[in-house]
Amino acid sequence: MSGRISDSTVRRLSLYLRMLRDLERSGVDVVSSARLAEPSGATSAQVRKDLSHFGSFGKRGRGYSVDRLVHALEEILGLSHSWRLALVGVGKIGSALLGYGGLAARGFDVVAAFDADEAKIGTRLFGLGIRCVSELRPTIEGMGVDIGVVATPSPVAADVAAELAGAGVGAILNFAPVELPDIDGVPVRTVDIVLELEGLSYLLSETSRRSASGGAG
Amino acid sequence: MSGRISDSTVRRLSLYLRMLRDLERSGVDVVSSARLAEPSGATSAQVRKDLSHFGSFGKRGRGYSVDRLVHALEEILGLSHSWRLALVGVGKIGSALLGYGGLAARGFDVVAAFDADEAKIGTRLFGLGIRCVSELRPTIEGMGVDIGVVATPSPVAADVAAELAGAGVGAILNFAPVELPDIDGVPVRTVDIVLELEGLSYLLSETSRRSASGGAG
DNA sequence: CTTTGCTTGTGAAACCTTTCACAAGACTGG
DNA sequence: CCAGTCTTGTGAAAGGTTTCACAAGCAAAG
Repeated sequence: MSGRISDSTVRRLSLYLRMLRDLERSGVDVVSSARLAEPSGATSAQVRKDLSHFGSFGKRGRGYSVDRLVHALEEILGLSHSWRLALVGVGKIGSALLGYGGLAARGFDVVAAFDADEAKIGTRLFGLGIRCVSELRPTIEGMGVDIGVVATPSPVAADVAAELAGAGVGAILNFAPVELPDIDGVPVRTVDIVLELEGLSYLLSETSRRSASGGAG
Repeated sequence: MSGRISDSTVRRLSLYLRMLRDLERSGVDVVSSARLAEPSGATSAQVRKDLSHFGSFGKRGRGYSVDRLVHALEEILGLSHSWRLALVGVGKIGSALLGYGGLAARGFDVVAAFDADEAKIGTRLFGLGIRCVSELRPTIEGMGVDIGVVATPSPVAADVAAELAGAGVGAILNFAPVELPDIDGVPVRTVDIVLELEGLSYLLSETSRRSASGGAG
């Protein structure tokens, strides 16, 4: 058991946990792999295989104890305590994030926010003071930030990410539409809306190509 | 050549196109697969394999003509014309999207915006009038919308998606943290920030588990 | 206690994606 | 025209993920 766990598996674990919490709220005690699989579009075998990487959580003939599995997944995913986030770039996306209460509710606390715009520095947004990016490193080192969030314009995103990595954050979430390299072993996840839209654009064109019959050339 | 193209391939095609446009702007005429691969972290073989699904675009010994490949990829990805988007939910994320000029610049035009909040309906935001969700279906059918964007609270996301699919949109981009089923063959892409953060949380916990040496559980 | 029905955990098989490695071809310089 | 250098396009191999299929085990009913 355990080894290198794929991104897709971790992703699904999050989805299972989400469903389990719903079930918990509904007062359900026990759930089968088949039922757990439903919302994520996975199969029951996949649920069992995913979980088997971390141990044995179910009872044959019965299923999984909701409470117990919630607890186990929280432990596995590192969600049994909260994480400290630093936000760089308080533009449209950055402030949308700050204002989204869902993050704090799920254990992701934004504890510092930075921007390069003189007009924003010193003001408060959703209860958080905006600091100058030049203070980034010392502030983050002093606060023990776990995750850096890059919500800057593309051209400076790579520099900001490097600075965050240098300041000791353990991971980076990037909203700029540029591919950032893993710096110093600090993992980066990029949320790229344009990429998603272009993916949909491909699918849309494909269906029209398909229906227009395959013209040669 | 051509068949079922994987999501990861399409994703990389977008990244190649991005780099090609940069090169075009810098006045570069020809590029090798190795150079194209760099920013996306792919290998040169992967670039060539990805492209080979759609045809033969390079010259042996030379590389790819930047102009020609930009054109080909735009065609493949369906980016040679623009797409019409309808936005449902003008909260924090919705308005951040509306205000983000990058979308229109890349051929994704938001042509209608809807909300359920009486206070917002009838107002204008970034030049677009906000309509009531009850008008969603007729408006979308009349306008020929290609892509529906769901930026509503989670509980109503599935209903909104179904309505969009029923109104004839060809694809859906979902920002609500719920997994939406493909309705009626309409493809859905979900941008789920919480999922991304939980993925990073897993990686963070894993490294600390790893460094804390594997205690036998 | 035994039978019946159900669900897990897991090797093996199937499937899909990525990497390797090299022949085929294109351009350069002499 | 020919030799040399470079890079593509692509079968084959390797590597990874998902699905299959079934023994092992638990609970409930009789």
